[in-house]
Amino acid sequence: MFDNFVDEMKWRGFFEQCTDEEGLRKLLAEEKVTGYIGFDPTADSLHVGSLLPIMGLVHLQKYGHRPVGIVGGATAMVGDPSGKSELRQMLTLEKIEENLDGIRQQLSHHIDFGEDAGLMLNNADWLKDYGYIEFLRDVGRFFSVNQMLSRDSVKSRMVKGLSFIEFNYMILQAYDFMVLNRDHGCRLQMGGNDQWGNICSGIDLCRRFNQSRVFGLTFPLLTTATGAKMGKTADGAVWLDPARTSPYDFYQYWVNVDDRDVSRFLRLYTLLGRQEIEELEKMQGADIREAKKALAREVTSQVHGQEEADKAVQAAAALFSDSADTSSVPSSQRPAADFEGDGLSLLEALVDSGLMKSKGEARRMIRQNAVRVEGELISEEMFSITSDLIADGKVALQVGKRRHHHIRIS
RNA sequence: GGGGGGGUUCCCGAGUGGUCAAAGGGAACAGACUGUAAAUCUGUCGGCAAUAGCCUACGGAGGUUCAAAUCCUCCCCCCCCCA
Repeated sequence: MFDNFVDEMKWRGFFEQCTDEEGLRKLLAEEKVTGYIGFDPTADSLHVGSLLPIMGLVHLQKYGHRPVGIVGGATAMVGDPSGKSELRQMLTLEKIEENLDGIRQQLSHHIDFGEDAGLMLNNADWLKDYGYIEFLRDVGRFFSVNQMLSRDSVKSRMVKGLSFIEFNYMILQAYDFMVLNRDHGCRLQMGGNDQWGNICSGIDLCRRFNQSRVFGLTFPLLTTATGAKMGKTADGAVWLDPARTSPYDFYQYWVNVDDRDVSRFLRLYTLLGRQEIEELEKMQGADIREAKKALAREVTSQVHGQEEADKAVQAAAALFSDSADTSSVPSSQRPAADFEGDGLSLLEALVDSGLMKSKGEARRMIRQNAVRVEGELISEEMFSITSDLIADGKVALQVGKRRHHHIRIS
């Protein structure tokens, strides 16, 4: 398959820009390289957007190098202007601490942080108590405002406005790189292409501070074939935390990707080998669904584990194929008594199953012929689910083609 | 500090006293068509209520008015120019 990191990254489509490809190749061939990526603790979970950098670290580790995940406990208090159009909300210290824990845990699903294998660090450790004056004297003197102003990340914000605190972000990130280089021998920083400017600043700082030659590699900023941001659905982001996005929904997200995205995503988000992926890429027409299933199964398994992935596959088979095993379909419990007499209002059932956000929405959906109970199209808004509809100890609700929920009778 | 321009529903953006739950676009959801895909066409798109209607919403707090997103006062935030 591949015998080095760079070739594989290129083939997989991770390679957007590199500060010195030849130099990096040489370095990676000669020694165990420590490379890092920063993650912002803006929430207590990462989402699909962060999966790309995570995979970057995974591949790095696969080739025997040492990945470092940095959570930006300190920088989160500042807010990165790169690629954002507006001032980011600032977070409280406690919130950031909370978020850090969540992210740390998630990263450890993918990366081995044991012994000398990998590292997980919080930049608050070296930034939080740094005094303003000292920092200016030690670090600030290496930065040229002229150069900072010429960075795209700053330029693009000149119209909307950029606060001074955000303007400092690149200095802090550069400083992170310098510290990692000095204290942990880190020679490589990776990140989304919007980080290019920040990474370059860090490289400069490492040279000036540590007389050390370091490298930067950026990944493409992904959008889906329809131009949407990666990992967005009706309900917002697709999270890695199963409490926020269930493994079932997570699996569904990948099964439903656009045909045109399948190949790219297989390469970027799965660890499947080249041969296997190239086989899947040959699929045409409706068969592409098989490739999507492979994609969904792989990614779900990486993020939520084999067992959850199997359940998601099983649920999908029950709902969309012929399998009779419905045990893994998303469901909730209801006592049998709810269905006696007049039965349970369908509107209510739709709302508290989570299929609909409000009764008004539920009404509209019924009017639009989108709702089915046990496979039967319902056109009566005031429909009640009565006990005679219970089959196999459950009632199957369906909205549209792909949203399903079973009410189990307890 | 002075002058000017702004803050509208998920996003962009119209709206300057009633006809505004608010044009238009995007996103999203649903229907038809399909392959749990795309494209296309159609519909929906604040909450509660069977209808009537009621409530919440146009940066915040007050006020004028029968009636305010629209007028007045104070406050907060953003952008631009000058100092």
